[in-house]
Amino acid sequence: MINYITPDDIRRCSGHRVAIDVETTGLSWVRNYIIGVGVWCPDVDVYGYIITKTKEPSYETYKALKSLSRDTVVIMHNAKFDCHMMGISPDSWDLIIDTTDLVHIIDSRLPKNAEWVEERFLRTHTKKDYIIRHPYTKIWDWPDDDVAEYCINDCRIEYKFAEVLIPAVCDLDLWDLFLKDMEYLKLLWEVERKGILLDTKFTFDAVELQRKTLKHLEQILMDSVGYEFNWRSTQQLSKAIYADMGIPKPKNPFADKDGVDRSRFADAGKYKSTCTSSFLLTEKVHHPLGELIFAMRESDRLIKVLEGWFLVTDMNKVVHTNFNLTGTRTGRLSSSKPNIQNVPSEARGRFTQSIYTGDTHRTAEYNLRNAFIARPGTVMISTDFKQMEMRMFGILSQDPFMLKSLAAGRDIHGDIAEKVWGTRDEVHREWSKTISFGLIYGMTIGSLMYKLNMPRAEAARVCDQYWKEFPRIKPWLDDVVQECMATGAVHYWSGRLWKEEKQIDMYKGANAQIQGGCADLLSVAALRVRAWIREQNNPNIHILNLVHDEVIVESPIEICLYIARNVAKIMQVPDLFDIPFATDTKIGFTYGSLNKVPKELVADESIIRYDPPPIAPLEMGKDPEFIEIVLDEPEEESQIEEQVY
DNA sequence: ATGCAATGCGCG
DNA sequence: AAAGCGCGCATTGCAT
Repeated sequence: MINYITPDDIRRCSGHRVAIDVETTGLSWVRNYIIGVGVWCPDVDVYGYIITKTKEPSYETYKALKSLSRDTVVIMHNAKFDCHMMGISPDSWDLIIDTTDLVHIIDSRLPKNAEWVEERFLRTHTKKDYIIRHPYTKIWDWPDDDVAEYCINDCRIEYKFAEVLIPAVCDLDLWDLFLKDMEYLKLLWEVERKGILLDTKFTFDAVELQRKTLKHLEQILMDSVGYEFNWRSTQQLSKAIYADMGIPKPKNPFADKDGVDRSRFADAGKYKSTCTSSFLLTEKVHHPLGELIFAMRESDRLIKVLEGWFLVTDMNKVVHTNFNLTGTRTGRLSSSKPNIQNVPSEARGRFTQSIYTGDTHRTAEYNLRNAFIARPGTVMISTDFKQMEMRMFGILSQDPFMLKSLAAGRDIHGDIAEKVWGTRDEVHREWSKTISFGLIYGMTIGSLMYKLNMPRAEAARVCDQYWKEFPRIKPWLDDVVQECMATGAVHYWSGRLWKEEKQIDMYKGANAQIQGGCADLLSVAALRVRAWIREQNNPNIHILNLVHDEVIVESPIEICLYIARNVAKIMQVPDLFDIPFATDTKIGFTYGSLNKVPKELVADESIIRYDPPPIAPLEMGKDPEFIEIVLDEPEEESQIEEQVY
């Protein structure tokens, strides 16, 4: 169907259920722009497309979309992106339906691209048919009529996705969870839109420094080896630092001290690796160039990360990440372009495969978090949950000792060590940490002995002591697998399902319940923080970033302690679980220089004004029937500035 | 040209 | 190598 409509046709959709889809010149809402908008609205028989390549139709279309009343039910596939492209906050409407999230909630393993969803849930392949008509071309290079037809069809299938998937979500009793996700999506849109200010001078200087450093290190490596080669290639590097330097490559770096390989992979014939990871080189092989290669890879990576930020920075030197609500198996967020959740911190050299060594630091120029700065007149407040996953572990397993220790705000790992082994010295505390996290991750005895660096029998004994002192832990872990076997899924506190049919992977259910439960908790905490921030009526307070157990807020300097106290209090969500989720607060002018605020200063009740949040995201029940969605009365106007594309 | 797996490593 | 969970990104090397 090729049907060109006018902005007035869009206005007719106001107050109805309408699927909207935008066509753009690319996937970056910072750099690209809209070339057209399609709508599908059976309620008022509007099905069509508007070309918005030129200025006037673009602005008129924007105004029409913006005028859609709050009670319009807007259906989109990946709504956050379309809203960015339109320059319209998803919070302009009480209810938006993101069909990718419907898919994700039904089963987090499923792909979300519209082609696949159409094939799987509508049993048609119209979108694919349009695409294969134009091999090797981008949509923005297609003839206008073809784009129009394609876009209108996208709107049509998205509308159908909603019709099919909403009842499915309701059947699973997950409609309230979906509504929470849609509120979260609105929050994420605001966080992305606001972005984080980049210190371009720091970034530029840091690149220069790292380039010089890398050049220097490259020279050392070439001198050591005696010839030039591509050190980024693990194959070439392995040959250079083992064969050509006369250093024997380990047959199996993980063999026991007597040289006997007792691992379950001993006979698998898999020792073909290049053995060039930094961990292996320094911790196992003790290769003389281990530290050098680690430093080279670090500098090389830092350069790429810093350069990447320049590429995604807008004209105001602000970096806008993309939070993906449907990117993970467990329900966590992921972040990309740029990934703001894995920015190298001050702490350095912690090999993921070995026990944390802990005491090394990056100097300021290497601490890339220093590149992100609070806007003039403001500071960053970071509020993170203390031992968040341990807390969730304790709550889910209902272990009385753990709950008591956590509720009292004590050092849980020390407490566990003392209970199990009668001493809380560093060695036993490390054991305790290793085992506790290992359990959360579903570790086996085999890897525990490797982690604790002790023989199997001793590792088994240490583990048994742990089981004995915490009699509920093992049964809880077993119950999770049991539930998964019986129902094909485990349930989080939030209601979210983690599906798994493969028996071999069911041990991961316990971790999913903990990790994903924490993710849903963070989303609720962040939503409450946002609601409270709005009440302050101060346009200079925003949520800037979310990193799994941490919410970062930008706040005017003069009121930052007041903000910090309230955020800390709210995030503890004392009404949701047996014990509150304790928080730590840090404040600073850059992401890399946050300083811990003394507990007494944050917890000073006399200055806290804490009102219960107006939004209780998981309890706002709305009619789950798609056909008869009833919405609340329009609320007050959004405070988001109008954005024009 | 483009896609994919493997390697390596940053974060929680 | 991997062995305990969850991610994203850059590069190499090979396949199409």
